[in-house]
Amino acid sequence: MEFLGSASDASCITRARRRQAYDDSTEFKSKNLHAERRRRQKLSDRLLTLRSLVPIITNMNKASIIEDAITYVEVLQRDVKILSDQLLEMESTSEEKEIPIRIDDQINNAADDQEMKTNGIEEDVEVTKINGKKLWMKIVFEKKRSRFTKLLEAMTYLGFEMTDTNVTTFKGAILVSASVERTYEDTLEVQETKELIQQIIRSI
Amino acid sequence: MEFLGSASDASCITRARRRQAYDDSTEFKSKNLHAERRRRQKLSDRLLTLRSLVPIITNMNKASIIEDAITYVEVLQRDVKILSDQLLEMESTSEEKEIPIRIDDQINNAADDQEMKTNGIEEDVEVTKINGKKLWMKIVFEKKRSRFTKLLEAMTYLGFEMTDTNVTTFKGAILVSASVERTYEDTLEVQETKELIQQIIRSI
DNA sequence: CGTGACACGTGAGCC
DNA sequence: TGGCTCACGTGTCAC
Repeated sequence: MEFLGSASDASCITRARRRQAYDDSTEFKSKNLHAERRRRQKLSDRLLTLRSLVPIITNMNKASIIEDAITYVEVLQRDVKILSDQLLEMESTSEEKEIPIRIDDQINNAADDQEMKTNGIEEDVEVTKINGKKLWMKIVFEKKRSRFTKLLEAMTYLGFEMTDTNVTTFKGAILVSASVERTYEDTLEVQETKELIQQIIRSI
Repeated sequence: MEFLGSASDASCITRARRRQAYDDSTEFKSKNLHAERRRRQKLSDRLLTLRSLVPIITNMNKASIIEDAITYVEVLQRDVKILSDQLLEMESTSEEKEIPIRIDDQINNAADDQEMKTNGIEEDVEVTKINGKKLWMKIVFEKKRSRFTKLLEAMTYLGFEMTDTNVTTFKGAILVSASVERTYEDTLEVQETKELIQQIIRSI
């Protein structure tokens, strides 16, 4: 009647061991045999779920599982610390930022406005093809506060990747030339990209 | 002569069990007895160090230790996700919230660190005087995500005004040259400005 | 008394 | 072959 090793494995740690046969009579000894089995299985299950949470695997050993979990917890704690530090720093700088900037912001804008009206800077967007995935572009637009930053953010958000960027400002105008390719697109059409960039510039 | 259970405990899990006495002769059986002892002790040690990393304690059980570690890892993963989401949201200057895909946030951080150390682009800051209020500067530093934007923000916040700016990126490096004057200062010292810029670059 | 948790020694599979 | 890991059953404390 020995149904031994019945529910102990069914896990990827267990390597399917069997127990040798007992005498069918006698020898049904310890009372906490089933309890011990349940305890072991519970511990193995816990170990498995812990295992499933840790992304980096070195070995399937019990000790290695715990070791990987240890290093992973340390990495996570470090990440949380770094991220919360960055967040606090950004929050504090953005709070302090508002008051002192507004003063010269108005001055700059006013000066730029006058210069813009007299000079009359005209926007220009030129796009030429380098190869199927890569384009070269030249953009001229009017210099206004943080407009170039917003352009960068918009292009990054839209999946454009800019390399060999060159930015020059001169008397109220910004000239940007760069190689550009789109991260997730196979092809990049000239006219389409040009219109997209013009749309970005008008919206910022 | 039975000095039994000699090196098995010495841990706060073990509850100081002793072993029953053997016959002093014979019965020294299995070959892997010591190896098994080492294995068990290593596993217990790992479990203890894992235990020491987890702040919330429910029980001193082995299973409970792993259980607590599991919930703690889940909490840490959730925190990392929330923090990185907030950080991304703040970086993209409000408005449209994208759904961040970042699973491998810690991998990216590690990769960035390694890349910085291996490549080792050397920073360079040169500042020369144009006149009493105006300087010319050249900055070379390693290209990292939104680092130029942060440089602009920092310099704007510190009251620097940049004109005739020229930015060029090339193979992981950024070169910035610009005329600069400080809005609220009468004079602008070369060495002081250079150190300030170096400080900005190191902090971003 | 029972229940739960633990370390122990051991046979066996794997590389 | 031997080293390593595993599940197993058991004795034994503590509550």
